Amino acid sequence: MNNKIPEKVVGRFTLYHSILLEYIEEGIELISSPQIAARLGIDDSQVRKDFILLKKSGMRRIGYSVKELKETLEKSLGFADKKDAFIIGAGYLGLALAKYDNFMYYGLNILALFDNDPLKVDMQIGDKMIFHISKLSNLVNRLNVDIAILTVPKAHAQKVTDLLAEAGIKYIWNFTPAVLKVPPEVKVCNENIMASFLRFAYKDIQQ
Amino acid sequence: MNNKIPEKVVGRFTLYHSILLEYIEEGIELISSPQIAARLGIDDSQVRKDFILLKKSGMRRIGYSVKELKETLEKSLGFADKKDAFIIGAGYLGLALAKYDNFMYYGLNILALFDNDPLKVDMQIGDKMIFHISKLSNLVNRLNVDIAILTVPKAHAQKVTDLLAEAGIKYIWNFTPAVLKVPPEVKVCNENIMASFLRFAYKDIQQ
DNA sequence: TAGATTGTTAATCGATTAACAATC
DNA sequence: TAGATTGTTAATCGATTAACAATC
Repeated sequence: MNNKIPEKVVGRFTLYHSILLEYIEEGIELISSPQIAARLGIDDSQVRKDFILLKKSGMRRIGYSVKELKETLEKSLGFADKKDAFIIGAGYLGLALAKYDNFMYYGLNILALFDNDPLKVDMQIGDKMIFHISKLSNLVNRLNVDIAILTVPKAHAQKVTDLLAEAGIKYIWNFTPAVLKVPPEVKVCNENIMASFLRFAYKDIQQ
Repeated sequence: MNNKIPEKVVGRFTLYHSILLEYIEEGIELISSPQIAARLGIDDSQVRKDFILLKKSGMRRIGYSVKELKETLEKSLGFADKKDAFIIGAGYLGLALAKYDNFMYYGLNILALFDNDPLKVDMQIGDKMIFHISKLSNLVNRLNVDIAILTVPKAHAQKVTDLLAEAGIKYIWNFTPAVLKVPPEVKVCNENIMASFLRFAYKDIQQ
């Protein structure tokens, strides 16, 4: 949509958005860059610099309209464009993601889950079916899905990834700790939970 | 332990570690920086530069000993130092994290879960009890725990955070999409899942 | 007006990449 | 030896912070 916003800025955009939702709940109509910055512990000029990318002006001496800023952020982050996805693996993590309301709000539409456990197959999670993994290839094609969210045990991660690539999945959001091998046309995004913890532990948690 | 390793490098360290585990499984004893770099799609001089921080030498013309490199990484990442933590919120995500084997391996020891749902209280997840949230303050003090992993619904996040801070928790690993307000002595690390997706979507997923 | 805030440029800082001598 | 790889420095690139004129 817009011409390239750096990843780091996209990350901050979601935090700004979350703060704006709070302000709306509290009925506050104006917000300033120092207010946002203080809330996040960052520099206020960074907030304003990020906003340049939104091409949306504030009001000098006043700040920004909470409502307009929120809508501009949503447009920029592409909330409008729905993206369909499958969840692969119906363990606790898969189920947690299947029930995560926020996804729909942010434009990510989970159509179904897949698992190889006969006890789970054909169950329903909210309005989402759990299919046997053997049905994947068929459904990827029929429903034209190209995003998979991978939550299987680490030991099966590569095997299942090969299946996904073969079925025609183009984007894998990887919640397993495995470093996946994929053909060049497939993109992987690693949600490395352990790495996040270690970063946290390393930065903040002294003995 | 070591004198400050940048967050980004810690993140890469975990990826290097994961690759080394694979090499060990396959019985390969040597690995070179170009091999690691190719696997991760990064620059090989970056790999070597990161290794400078480990103060562990490789062998020119040969590469690095997989086994030694793995052990050095583990020492540097502080695997040895066990850290106790509570999970707050026994929904699917809380349960997923409670059963996440990797935590223990990386030195994070989950002692128990907390919830306010009477149906969940007193249940057991593996070897971990679910306590009523009212017992939190008591147990934080008795067991000397200062890390909480927050997986409650967004609507309750701030309220529960206030409880945690009051009980004496010093580190909150926040899996909710809320931007938490905490007193200055409490550190928060945000696991912003939606932000990760949007970064992914923004970078890679074109319409 | 006086004062607070924006918008933006310049300065600083840190991270990545390129290059290459040392070397086994 | 010849060739591949390390270790490290220098060059580049990008992100953050400082500073301040414009302005409502």
